[in-house]
Amino acid sequence: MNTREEVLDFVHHGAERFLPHLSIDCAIFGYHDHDLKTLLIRHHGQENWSLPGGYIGRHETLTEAAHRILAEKTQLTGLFLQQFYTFGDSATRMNRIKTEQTHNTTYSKVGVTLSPDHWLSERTLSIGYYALVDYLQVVVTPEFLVDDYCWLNVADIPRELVYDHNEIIQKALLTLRAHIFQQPIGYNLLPDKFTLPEIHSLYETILCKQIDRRNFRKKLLTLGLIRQLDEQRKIGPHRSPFLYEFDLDNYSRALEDGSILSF
Amino acid sequence: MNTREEVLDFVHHGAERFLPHLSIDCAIFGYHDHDLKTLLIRHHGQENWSLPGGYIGRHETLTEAAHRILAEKTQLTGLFLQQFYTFGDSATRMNRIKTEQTHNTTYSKVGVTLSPDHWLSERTLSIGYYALVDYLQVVVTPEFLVDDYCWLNVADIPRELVYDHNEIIQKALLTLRAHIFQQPIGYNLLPDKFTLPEIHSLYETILCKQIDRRNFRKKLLTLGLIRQLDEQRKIGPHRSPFLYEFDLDNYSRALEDGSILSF
DNA sequence: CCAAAAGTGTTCCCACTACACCCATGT
DNA sequence: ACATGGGTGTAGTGGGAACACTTTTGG
Repeated sequence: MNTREEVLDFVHHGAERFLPHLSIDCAIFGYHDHDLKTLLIRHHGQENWSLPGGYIGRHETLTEAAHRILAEKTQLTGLFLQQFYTFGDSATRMNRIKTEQTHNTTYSKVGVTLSPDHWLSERTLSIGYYALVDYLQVVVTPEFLVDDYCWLNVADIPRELVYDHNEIIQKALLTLRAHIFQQPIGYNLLPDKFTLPEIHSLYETILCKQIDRRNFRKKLLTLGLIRQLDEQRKIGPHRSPFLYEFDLDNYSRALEDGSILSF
Repeated sequence: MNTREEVLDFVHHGAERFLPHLSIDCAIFGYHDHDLKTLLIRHHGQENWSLPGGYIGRHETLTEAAHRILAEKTQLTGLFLQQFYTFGDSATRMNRIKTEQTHNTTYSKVGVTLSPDHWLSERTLSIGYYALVDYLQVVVTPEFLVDDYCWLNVADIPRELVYDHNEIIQKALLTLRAHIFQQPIGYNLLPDKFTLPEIHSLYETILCKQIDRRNFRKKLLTLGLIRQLDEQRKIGPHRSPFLYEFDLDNYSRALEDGSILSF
């Protein structure tokens, strides 16, 4: 929704195209150079940051909706995207705490006031997804109602996101840290060929702890999750690191066998 | 909904009390004596079995709704109940495959034909929960539209449940097996005091594999998850087994430390 | 030659595995 | 006495953790 007209059409006819009472919120994690960041946006007239989100089209599957929403925010397709929980408990989400006011501030940009029985004012449950991207590849193009966006280190996320978005992002992080042992998460955050220090630092960043380099390499190689290549990368005035690539076949086989990483 | 009147009221006025487009489905796992069973129901006029489910009241939280639905089916409260996934992809769930017919067969019991735009005919996403109960304690009281119910061993679940319920139950099982290593699942399926053979058999049943008795005991005691008591239980013409109880404090501490069971 | 980063091997120990015999109880 | 089920200990091993020096490279 990049123009006033699109927004107005959404407000007035969105209920015909989208399912009411349900939304999708995405915790988009971007990794780069020892930092794990999340994409936050701020809607027009709102003080607090939000997770990017959207609604589910009446004729698209849930998975399709999540990918579409992610693509609208990042312009990237085919990303790693994973559902992790559905939120329907918090007081803000129950409309027990009045949030129409802030909501209305946003839509006042297009000269609309939402009545309490407008579909956008109704109680909405949210299905949480998390995505992994290389945030240097992402070109964020804020939509019409979005005043601002930022990539924040997960440690620096403010305590006051809108609604229950703090809860959502905390659960996303926990899920990500649990999944890193069971999914080829690095595959989605690293280039096809990467160096050992790169993947090592990725794991250290996501898990917030130090991992012994030698043991790390040994384990990944022993399990056959990565393959060492003959090439090296030039990195300036230092020794050239070798390149590696993922062995996805082995990865999936290892997962089926129940082999599990741990550090 | 135990009378014709209640059902009629639900059909005609349910949309005022419940959120449309959303339901909850519960995989209710009952354990007893080496068997892991699931509660299935068959709605009036339907050939295939379903998971028990229900809708979310407009003024109750998601968690409250799940507990209420579970209590309606089992008459038990305070059970272990865990959300695990939200389903919105399958063709049946997209209304791409016509299921109104079967749906209508059910409601024909109260003389109602649902139009395609009736709220019960619309596309509905389902939030999956799984629960753990001792099925000997459960008194199933089928509702008005339920013709039949059964406890089936999870290995014997027919391949043709309604909608995507096979998918839901498979995911529930996978989640249960993953959670057994990280949650005091036995706590919800065993009496406060239990014998070692009891908890041992529970784990073997859920994980579908044999576990060495001695190693099993050693691990649970070493991690401090259970405490041996001074009491024994009389079990007829055999040696009296000792009783144990869970040490929930230690359990949560172990989880925070990241200690994890494995067998 | 120096600074910065990457490469690599060994030891130790704990935790998991495998395994079998004795004991208690009621009939 | 016996049938049934419960209780218990040890030895061996494999995988994880800890640990430091050498090599490469460009400036």
